[in-house]
Amino acid sequence: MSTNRKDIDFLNGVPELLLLRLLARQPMYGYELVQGIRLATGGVLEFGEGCIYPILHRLEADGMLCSAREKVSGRSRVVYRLTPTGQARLATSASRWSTVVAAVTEALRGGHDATPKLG
Amino acid sequence: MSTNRKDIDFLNGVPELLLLRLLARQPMYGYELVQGIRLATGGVLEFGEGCIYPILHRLEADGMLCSAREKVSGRSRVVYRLTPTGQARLATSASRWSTVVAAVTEALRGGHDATPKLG
DNA sequence: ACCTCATACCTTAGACCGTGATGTATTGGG
DNA sequence: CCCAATACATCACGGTCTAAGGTATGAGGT
Repeated sequence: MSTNRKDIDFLNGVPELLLLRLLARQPMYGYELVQGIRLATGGVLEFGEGCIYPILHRLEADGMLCSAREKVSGRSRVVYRLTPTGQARLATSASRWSTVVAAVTEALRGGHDATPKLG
Repeated sequence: MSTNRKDIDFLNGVPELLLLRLLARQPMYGYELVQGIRLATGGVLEFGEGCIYPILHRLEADGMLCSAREKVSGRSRVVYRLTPTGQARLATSASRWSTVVAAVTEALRGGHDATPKLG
């Protein structure tokens, strides 16, 4: 009878961060990025196309990426590249990621006092 | 005209994890936990009551916590305690957190190959 | 005595994200 | 020749956090 709820996954915003990171290395196309994330995380994280494509479209609309139909090994693919704006976004996003991870890790270890003085 | 979208925060499920962790140290009540998370993360993370209270209720409904009206410094408060089930949940949740962090960190560093062999 | 703020509990509407299913088309291997 | 993988895309759905609002109590200042 427990509220059936999927396991929370700590993945909010992670797909976007990884897309920016992969595209910082080299231009890639959508389907390739879906597999690329799986490889880059050693198979730990896997996002479907229904997650990735919308993010690519939005990042492009926001000027973080630019896309072009190009011939990849003889076939037409929509290849994405990181823009300077996207590069900057990657930097701030990765920085925020580090901050959050450090804060949560610290809280899990119990370093800081967690008992507020109330009343 | 960029899609105006708030900055992603990587915080999916983090409030629940931190609540479980804080309650593993000692029984606490809702409002105290809200401030406690802020303290425990060195002010980096801050969640409103509209986030915390529903999670407490759900965790209790799922048997992770149990609550009781108790006198705290002479006043009536709803104090939450971690159940054995909640303890187990904390363990698996913290483990999942570590796994995700390791995978993303590795991907950001570029350790694994991220170019799938396609075609 | 009065008032204000912090404390304390709770609920709701809204925005946003990732999942899973579905649709379409092409191509390479068996 | 057929099927699976590749490739792009969209949608309904459920879940999470935010921001705002509502109510009540008690402590401290004036």
